[in-house]
Amino acid sequence: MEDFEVNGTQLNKRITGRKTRGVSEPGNLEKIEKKPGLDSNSLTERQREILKLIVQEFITTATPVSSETLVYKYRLPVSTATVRNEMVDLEREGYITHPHTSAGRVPSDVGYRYYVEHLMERSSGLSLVEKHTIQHQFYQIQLEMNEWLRLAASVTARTAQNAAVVSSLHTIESESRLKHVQLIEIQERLVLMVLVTQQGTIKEQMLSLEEPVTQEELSIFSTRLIGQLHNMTWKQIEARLNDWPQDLSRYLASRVAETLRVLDQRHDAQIYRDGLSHILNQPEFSDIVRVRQVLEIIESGVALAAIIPEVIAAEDSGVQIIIGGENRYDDLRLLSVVLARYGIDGQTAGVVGIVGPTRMEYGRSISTVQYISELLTTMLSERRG
Amino acid sequence: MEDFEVNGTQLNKRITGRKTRGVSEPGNLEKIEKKPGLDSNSLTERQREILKLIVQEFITTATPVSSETLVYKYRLPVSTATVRNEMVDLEREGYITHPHTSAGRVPSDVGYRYYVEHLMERSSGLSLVEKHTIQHQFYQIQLEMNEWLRLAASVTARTAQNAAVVSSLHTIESESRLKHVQLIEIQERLVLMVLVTQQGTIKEQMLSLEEPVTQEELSIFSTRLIGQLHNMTWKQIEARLNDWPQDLSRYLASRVAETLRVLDQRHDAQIYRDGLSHILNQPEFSDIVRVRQVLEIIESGVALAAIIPEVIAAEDSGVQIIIGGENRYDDLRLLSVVLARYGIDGQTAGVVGIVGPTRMEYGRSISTVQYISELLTTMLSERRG
DNA sequence: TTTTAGCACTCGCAGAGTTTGAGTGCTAAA
DNA sequence: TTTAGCACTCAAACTCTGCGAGTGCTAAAA
Repeated sequence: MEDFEVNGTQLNKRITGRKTRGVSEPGNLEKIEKKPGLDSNSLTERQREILKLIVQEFITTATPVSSETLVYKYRLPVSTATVRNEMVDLEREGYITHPHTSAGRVPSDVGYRYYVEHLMERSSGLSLVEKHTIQHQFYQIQLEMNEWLRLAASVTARTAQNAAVVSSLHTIESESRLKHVQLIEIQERLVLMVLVTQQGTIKEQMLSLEEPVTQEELSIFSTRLIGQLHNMTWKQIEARLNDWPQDLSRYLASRVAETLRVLDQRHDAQIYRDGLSHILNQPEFSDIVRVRQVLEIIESGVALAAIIPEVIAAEDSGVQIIIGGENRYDDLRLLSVVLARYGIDGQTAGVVGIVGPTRMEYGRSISTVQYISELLTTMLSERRG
Repeated sequence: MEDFEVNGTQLNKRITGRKTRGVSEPGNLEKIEKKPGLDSNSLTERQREILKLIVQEFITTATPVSSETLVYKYRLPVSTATVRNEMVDLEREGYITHPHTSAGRVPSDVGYRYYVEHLMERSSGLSLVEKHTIQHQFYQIQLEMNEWLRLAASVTARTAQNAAVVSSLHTIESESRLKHVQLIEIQERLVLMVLVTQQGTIKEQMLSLEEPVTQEELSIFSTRLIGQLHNMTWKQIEARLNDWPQDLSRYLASRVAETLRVLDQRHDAQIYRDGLSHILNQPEFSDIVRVRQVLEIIESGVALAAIIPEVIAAEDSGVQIIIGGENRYDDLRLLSVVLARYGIDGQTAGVVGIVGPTRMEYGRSISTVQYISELLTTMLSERRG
């Protein structure tokens, strides 16, 4: 009962991995030698455990963690003095810091990074109930793409209790090829053109004509356009434009080409945001200046827009985590970002992300973006065959 | 040079309306009798002027206005004591208040209301340059409706330096009648249905079929559907469903009806928001608690969603202003809202609004929502014929 | 009757000083 | 190597004080 056990929160992993019998047994308490070689493993098992507890405790309480808290709350079989000694080491190695002399310890960005990579329990994802609830929300409604993304942002924010960011789809490399065109009369000289690409993207474009045209004529034009432009890219269509008769159909073909081109070159993905209020409820944002900074950053979205292409281009298709100062964009230095890609490999991709204070529940954030991105991917492929 | 002149800001209207020659001329300085009758006119000319100055001064400086400031800054030809006496009257009538004994005066909601209705100079709208810049942004890009609205929110926020709210279109009362249907094959058993109503609304809906159908067949179905359902409402279509052969076309017709119904019954307009950061830069939001309240209110949007239908249903098609505590929704009591309707009379309508502290530049806000709503209306009618 | 000078009074605010207690770091003993 | 013990540090909370902005009132002047 005086075991070196970690409980009090969701933890119950033993520090050394083997069961310790009691405080009186000296063998279990002696300092374990550093494993040489790996830099990331230059911590003793006990230091790793203490770091883990500091991070977890700080994540839940948002106040600097004292040696005493650690020992009593988690029933450590060592004294506060010993913990303090280890803390000095951890601080020297850069994993934790000190706001001031008489304060407890706070994880540094490096500390969080170590936690995320080596200490965090990855297992506990979202519960089945949560997953089901989320899925339900998506399938309940037959929405358009942008509604899905909006919903995704909202659900992500709520699930992770942080701000969420969802980018719309980028078309990747591959050039869109025309599969189908349909012209629909809206008003006398106003026509809706609907394009469908081989990749499955749908794009509407309004056209205004010089002369009124009937729906019958439009249908004929539609058929002709498909016949002649089927499976072509915008470049191929443009190359062939000059051979066309100088009439309406040529104008239409050129608009088709232009629309396809815009589709291919659209790199300014829309960003859907939600859950700003969550992030401001965190105690680190009791300072109004920070609130403003953060709000401006997320609302303007330039830094986010800069990160997204990087994530999409990344080799690693897994969840990406950027912690505080690791961020290349100054603006985001105050925050951590957890991002996952969604979409169909090699065709289109977007990003689901969570933005929050460095002190965030990384585990939950990771599970959330992972699940939501998988869900979006599934829905996309269902929709596109 | 000791004239009873009001300058120092954009004001230069004389208090009494007739030119005063100098301080020494007693006639101009005597208290003007209250105009009896109208309650809203129970203020003397001088009180009106002082109220006006208090509101304007408070709007620009955000600090309680003292009698001294008023006299010296605006060169009033009366003493501070006189102004104080008038202030006591204004306070008794409820137009201004007192944070505490040794503070200056602050307009109350009633004071703002009086200002907006009787004292504000309505003339100065947006400059031509501004208007042109705004217009340019809209016409530069061929966007879809939701992009327009997003842009509208962004532009409104920037122009009025406050948070902006734009609701998507509601369909008003009138029932949508089918003008055109087009079915487009996306994947083997996946079909995009595009509906156009007589009102000019376009609605896409994805359908998944049991059996694969070719585009040729789909085109035939499209033609048949239009032939039989042309100009009908969803109710009419549904009433006729039973007479149809029990085949694919019946399924399609039922989906057409359903989509039209959803279109008609869609009362949950999307709300586009922007410019939250502007509002938080205002000094009244240096208190973090207020910031959170406001943020939650605007982000969740329930109170706003509740107001919008009221504005759309309102008799008065002009700009509507709700000042602070006038608001029926507790959440919005801290804020003022300036709203204008846009859209085509009797068919569809949405709302452009500005949300900000009660201490906002009402004149500018009004001009902004007015201009943006007119612009949207114009663009809508251009698009729809 | 209205305006004004003058003055007492109020009250928030900012700064200085004080107290408290949480938490560390170090030392010497176990 | 661990631990008890203790001195030391420092932020945060609290009190006290003086300042000054601004009012409200009164009595005299216009």
